[in-house]
Amino acid sequence: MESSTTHAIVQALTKAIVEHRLQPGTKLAEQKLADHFGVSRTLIRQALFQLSQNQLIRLEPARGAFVAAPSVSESRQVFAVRRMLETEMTRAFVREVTPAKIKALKEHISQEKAALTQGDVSGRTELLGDFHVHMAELMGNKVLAQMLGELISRCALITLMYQTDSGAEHSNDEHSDIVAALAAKDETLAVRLMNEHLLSVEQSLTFTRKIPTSDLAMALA
Amino acid sequence: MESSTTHAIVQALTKAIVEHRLQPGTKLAEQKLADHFGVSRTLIRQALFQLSQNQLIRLEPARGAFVAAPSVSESRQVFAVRRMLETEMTRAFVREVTPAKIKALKEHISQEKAALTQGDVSGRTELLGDFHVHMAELMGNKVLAQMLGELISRCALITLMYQTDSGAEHSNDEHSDIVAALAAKDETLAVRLMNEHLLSVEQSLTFTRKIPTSDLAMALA
DNA sequence: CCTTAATAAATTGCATTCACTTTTGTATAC
DNA sequence: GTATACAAAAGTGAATGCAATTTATTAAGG
Repeated sequence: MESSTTHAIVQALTKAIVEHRLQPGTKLAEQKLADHFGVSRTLIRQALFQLSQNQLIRLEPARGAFVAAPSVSESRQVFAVRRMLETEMTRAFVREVTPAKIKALKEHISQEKAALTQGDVSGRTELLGDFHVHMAELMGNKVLAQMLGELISRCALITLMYQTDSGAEHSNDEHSDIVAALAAKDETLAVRLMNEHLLSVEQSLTFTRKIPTSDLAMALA
Repeated sequence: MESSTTHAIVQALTKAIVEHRLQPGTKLAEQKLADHFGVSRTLIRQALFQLSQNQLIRLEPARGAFVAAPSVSESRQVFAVRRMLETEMTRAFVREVTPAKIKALKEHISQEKAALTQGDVSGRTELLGDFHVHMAELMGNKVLAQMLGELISRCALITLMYQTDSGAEHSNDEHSDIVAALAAKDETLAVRLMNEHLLSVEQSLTFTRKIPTSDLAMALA
């Protein structure tokens, strides 16, 4: 089961949503997607179902699929969970840090920097998120990595919904600081920096509805 | 989308798996399930797909669906993530604890106790897990609650795979201790107790393959 | 001109069907 | 007697078809 075709469709739609090419609230009609991808509705439905599990789209009974538009409260919850997971992940990381792992993270950070200087907007968000997933992977915990990956996809959607001024270089610098603390095996500092980093990302969001909301109820509230 | 029929099938299968009525490795043939539930394979496939996302079953391409048999390493990873999430959840809980929340948890614990004295084996595992989900719900974080719920379903499967002597009353006592610490707003103690509780559950598992493994390769290794 | 009712088009939910893969059973060659 | 090749059976992967619901369009009434 789980054909690679379905997976490809999920990837394509995920990318489109996370890159904001499909705006929150957009309706995803099955037949149109089927035509676009050259497959039957069956595969589209599988893909949509999977995306709904990842909270990137919302399925309304008999109405169809819509790109998710996370509420402010939901966004805060997602970030709260990220802070919980990642502070402890950082703590654990320090305990089993190795030069190789530090090297891998540093290489990732230079990739980020490259994307930043090139103004690669689409790859930027992805790489900044991947830093965190990469940490999880380096710990050898696949369960953690997958879970964090899903959270971070949601965050990418949230970020692009509520973020005005990206502050991407800011994030890149903070990643550097975190890795320095990890290398120094300073658990307290690393944890504090990670926490502050996530708080800073969250607080860089303007939760003051300037969103071109496609949700009517919210637009008129 | 997402019919209630599919949801009912998912619930039924989840219950059967978590209660060990369907043993790990059991093949779940689509047509047989379709006949049993009186629906077409379409709905069965949706349900199986969802269960695979929850890691309760494993889908092998062109071979079918099998009840998951989490490896020892995967089990440890699941527990590691739980500890990460739940230690921080406990920390946050103490900060915003109220008498009403303590009351709700205490009531839950008495339910557990009732199930224990009645020897309600099937409800026992569920209630012991629900304690943790209930904590998340009381914090008003739905994202956390759902995520923890999925982790705990996996734990239920793991527990029933590797657990010889349940030590269920033990868990119940530890829940009591945790709530006492929460009520006293003793953050350090509550976090320590939660950590020790999860470690104790994990260590009560006998990861020394006495499992009636339905995986031939492993059985003959 | 705006609101409301009726009708038509489009879309989803689910079952059915066909193609293809895997598995199992049987016969033949060594 | 064992192993290999082949054929039948079972099962999954994906497309299509049909019923039911929703959305869009048109017509009538105020």
